[in-house]
Amino acid sequence: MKIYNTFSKTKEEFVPLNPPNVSFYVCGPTVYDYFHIGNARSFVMADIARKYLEFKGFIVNFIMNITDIDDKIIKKSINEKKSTREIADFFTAAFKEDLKRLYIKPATLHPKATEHIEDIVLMIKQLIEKGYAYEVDGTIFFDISKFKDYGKLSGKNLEELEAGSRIDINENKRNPLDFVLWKKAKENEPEWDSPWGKGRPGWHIECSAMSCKHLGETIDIHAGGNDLIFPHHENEIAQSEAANGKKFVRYWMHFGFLNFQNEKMSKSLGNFFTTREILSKYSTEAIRLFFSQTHYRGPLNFSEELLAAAEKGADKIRNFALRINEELSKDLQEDGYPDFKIKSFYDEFTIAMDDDLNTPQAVATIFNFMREVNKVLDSGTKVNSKFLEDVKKFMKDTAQNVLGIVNFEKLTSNKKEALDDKLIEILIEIRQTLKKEKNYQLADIIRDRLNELGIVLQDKKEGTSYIRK
RNA sequence: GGCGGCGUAGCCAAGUGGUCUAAGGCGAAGGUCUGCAAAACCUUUAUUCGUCGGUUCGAAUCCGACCGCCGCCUCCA
Repeated sequence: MKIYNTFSKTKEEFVPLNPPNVSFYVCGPTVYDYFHIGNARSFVMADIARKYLEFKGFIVNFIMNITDIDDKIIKKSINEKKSTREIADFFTAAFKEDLKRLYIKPATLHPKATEHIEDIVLMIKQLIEKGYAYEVDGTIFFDISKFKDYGKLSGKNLEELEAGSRIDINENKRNPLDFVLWKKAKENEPEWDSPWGKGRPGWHIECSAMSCKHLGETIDIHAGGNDLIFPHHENEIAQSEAANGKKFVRYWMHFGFLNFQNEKMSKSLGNFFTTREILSKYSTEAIRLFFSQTHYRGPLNFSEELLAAAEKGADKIRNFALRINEELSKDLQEDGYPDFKIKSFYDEFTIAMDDDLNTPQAVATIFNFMREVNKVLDSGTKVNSKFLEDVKKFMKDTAQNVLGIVNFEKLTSNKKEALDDKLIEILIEIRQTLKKEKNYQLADIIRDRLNELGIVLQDKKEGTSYIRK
C-alpha cells in the first residue's frame, strides 16, 4: 500500500515501524463551537484511512486529540459568562455525537490538553534544558534558530518567511517566528502551575506531548488538514524532535479543503455549514459518498446540488442492499452459485485503495459490482444463499466497513425519515377526499392500516391530526 | 514576493507515457420490464483531456511558455 507523504512529496510504500501495529495521530478539534462540514471531510477521510488499514489487517492505535483550552474557548467563555470547562465539555460532547452520526469509528483515545499539563510541562522543561527554548517573564518560546530542520515539511525558507512575515513583532521573541510553548497567565484566565509560574500551554505543544505519551516518540502516521502544515505541524516536528532526538512522524497525510463557492470553507470567513445542519438534510451515507467520490488530497467544492446528487447515489446503494436482504429472506436452494468472481472485485477495490486511498476508484468498483449482481438477479437465474451472503459480505467489507457509504443495519436515510411526516400528510389528504365522497370504507382502511403502523389519526372539527403510539 | 495545488463530458470526478476512440456518480434521451409507475437492466450522451509550442514511433499523461482559479506564508481540518 502506498501513501502520499507530505514530507517527501511522493507516494511511499507504507510499512509501519512495528507491524502489524500502526500508530495514527489526527489533529482533532478545538472545542469552542460545533464543527463544520469542511472539518467533517478531514475526520471522515481519516476514518476511512484508519478503517482501510484495519481491512488490510493492521491493528491501529488511533488517537485524536481535543484542544480544550485556548484563546477561542476563553473568548467564548467570557462572552457567554460560563467557565471554559463548561464550554469545552459542551462542545466535546457535541463533537463526539456528530462523529458518531458520521459513522466515524471511536478513536482508541481522545486525549485532552488540560489532562496532560504535566506531560506538557515535562516536555517544555526538556526543551529548555537542551537549549531549544527560552523564558521571558513567565512565557516560554521555542527558539527556531536552534532547530536546523525548521521549514522542511512545509518547504518554507526561513529568510523568505521572515521577509514576508505578517506576524506582529513580539518584543519578547528573539526571532519573529519563534512560537509560544507556555503562556504566562492573565487575570481571570484558567491557569496551571509550572516551574515558570502560573500559565497555560501554547497550542502546538499539546500534540507533541500527547502523541509522545500515547503513541511513543516516533509515530507512523500523523494526519490533518492542509492548513495545519504550516505552522502547526512544522512546530510539532521542531518540538518533538528537539525534545526526543528522534524522528517524529514517518508518514504525513494532509487533507484537501472543502470549498464553498470556490473559497475555503472556514469559520473566519463565515462561509460554513455545521455538520449537524447538513446531517439534518442529508444521510450520512450520502455525505460520505460525496467525500469519497473525490480524492482526499484534492479540493472539493461543496454545494447542496452536489450533496443531493450524492444522495441519489446513496439511494442506489441502499436499494441494492435492500434487494440483497430481500433475496436472502426467500426460500433458497442449496445449489445455484452463479459464474461470478467476487474475488476480482475485492482485487479491484484493494488495488484502488492501495494507491494512496483512491476512494473514487474504489467507489466505481462498488457501483460496477452492484450492476453485475443486479444483472445476475434480473436474469432470473436461481442463486443460492451462499452467493447472496458473499455479495452481502463484499458490500459490508468494503462499502460499509471501510467507506461507510451503506449501512445494512439501518437501511433508511435521514431524508427518508424526514419524509415520513410528509407521506402521512398525503394519506390524510387523500382520506379527506374519500370522506367527502362518503367512501368511508377506503377511508377506514387508511386509518386502520396507519394505526397498525403506530400512527393514530384523530379527526377533529378543525381537521385531522395524528400522534405516534 | 516565496512555497504548493488545480483546470478532463451539462454537472461532479478517476486516470498521469501505449490496453484511453478516457472509469464511476448525478443529469438528459431512447428502450426492456410494468395495468400505469417505481426499482433494475440495456443503448446513447468527451475521437477528446485550459491555450500554444516541444520531446517521443506514441502524450490527457513528460518539458516550456501563456491564460484562468485556489490554498499556505496569521487562528483555521
